[in-house]
Amino acid sequence: MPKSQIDQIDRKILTRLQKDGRIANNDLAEAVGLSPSPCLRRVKALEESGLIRTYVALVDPAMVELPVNVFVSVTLEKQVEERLDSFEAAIRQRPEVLECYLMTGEADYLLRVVVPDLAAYEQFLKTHLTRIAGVASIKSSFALKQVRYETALPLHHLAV
Amino acid sequence: MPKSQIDQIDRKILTRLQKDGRIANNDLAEAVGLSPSPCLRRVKALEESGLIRTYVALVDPAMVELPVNVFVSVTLEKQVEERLDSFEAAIRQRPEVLECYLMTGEADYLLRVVVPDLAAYEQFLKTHLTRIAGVASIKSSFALKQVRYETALPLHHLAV
DNA sequence: GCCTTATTAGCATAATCTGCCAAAATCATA
DNA sequence: TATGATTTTGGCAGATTATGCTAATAAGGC
Repeated sequence: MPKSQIDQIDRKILTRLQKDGRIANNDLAEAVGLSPSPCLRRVKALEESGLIRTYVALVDPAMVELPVNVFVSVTLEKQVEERLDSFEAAIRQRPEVLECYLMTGEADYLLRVVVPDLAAYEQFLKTHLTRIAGVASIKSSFALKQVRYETALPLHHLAV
Repeated sequence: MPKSQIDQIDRKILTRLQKDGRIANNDLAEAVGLSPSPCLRRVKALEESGLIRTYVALVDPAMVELPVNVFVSVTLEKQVEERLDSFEAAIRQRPEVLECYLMTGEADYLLRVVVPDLAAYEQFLKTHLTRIAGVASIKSSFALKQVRYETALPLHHLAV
């Protein structure tokens, strides 16, 4: 891979698009100090390289009645590769699981689950999580408040 | 507030925009079964109500050299309101902290921190996290792999 | 210093957005 | 069930924005 060298202008573009994914190309161009044409070319290149994965709308969780964040530590019975894959496949089916990480240390997986209320979480546990083959133990931790939620990655370390 | 009643069409719009924030209004309108004009009107209303918070570009963490996810459990010395606020203010200053939750149970806060490598995480710990006033204990858990990362909230429960 | 290559600016065309008005649908009330 | 008021919709027109093309500029190698 030729690494395609992300320069300062690309970094500015990414930082801006991570904040406002719908900024008009003209405005983006002005913000990064280019004319619209080469600016658009760079954006397209970043999209095609896969560096920009996608554009999304972010919805306010409270306003769609999803105020409850639960972090779930899951341990599997045996760490067989096959089991990991089937667990991950099962997790990917559930839309309320917004994040899932394979972890070092005690637990095998850490999930972030979003639900309308505790009843819905209980439902999720009983109907789905405990029914996944190989799940040995589950520990739930509830968030009282979402203090911060960012999707923009910090790009300072790319400065050349 | 009259609650403005989210109907099935709004739900379709939100679901679509959560997947593709840059879809053309014409295409969105067709997808949800409206003509462009009322579709755009609904989108604007959703934006102005704050239900759609913003639009962002999602960047691939690996491609910008940010492969390391760390979950950090932080306990404060005393749970004084003032301390919580100052801790949260300090956390909001750090761009590598993408998520922060006030938790029930043992730890006070759970953070998700994204860094290029372990050295950068050590730097973050020593230079920033341990220097925040009131921090009593820190426990770091490293993710081996990001199995799933979604920004789209599940909206099935809004079905009327 | 010259030539090659890559990147840029500006313009013209095409696509898209968005406000306005009449028509259709919905709803409450009698 | 009929009626009228209110809300929502569809289609059109003007304005904005995106995007491909070409020439000019800048960067890099020899």
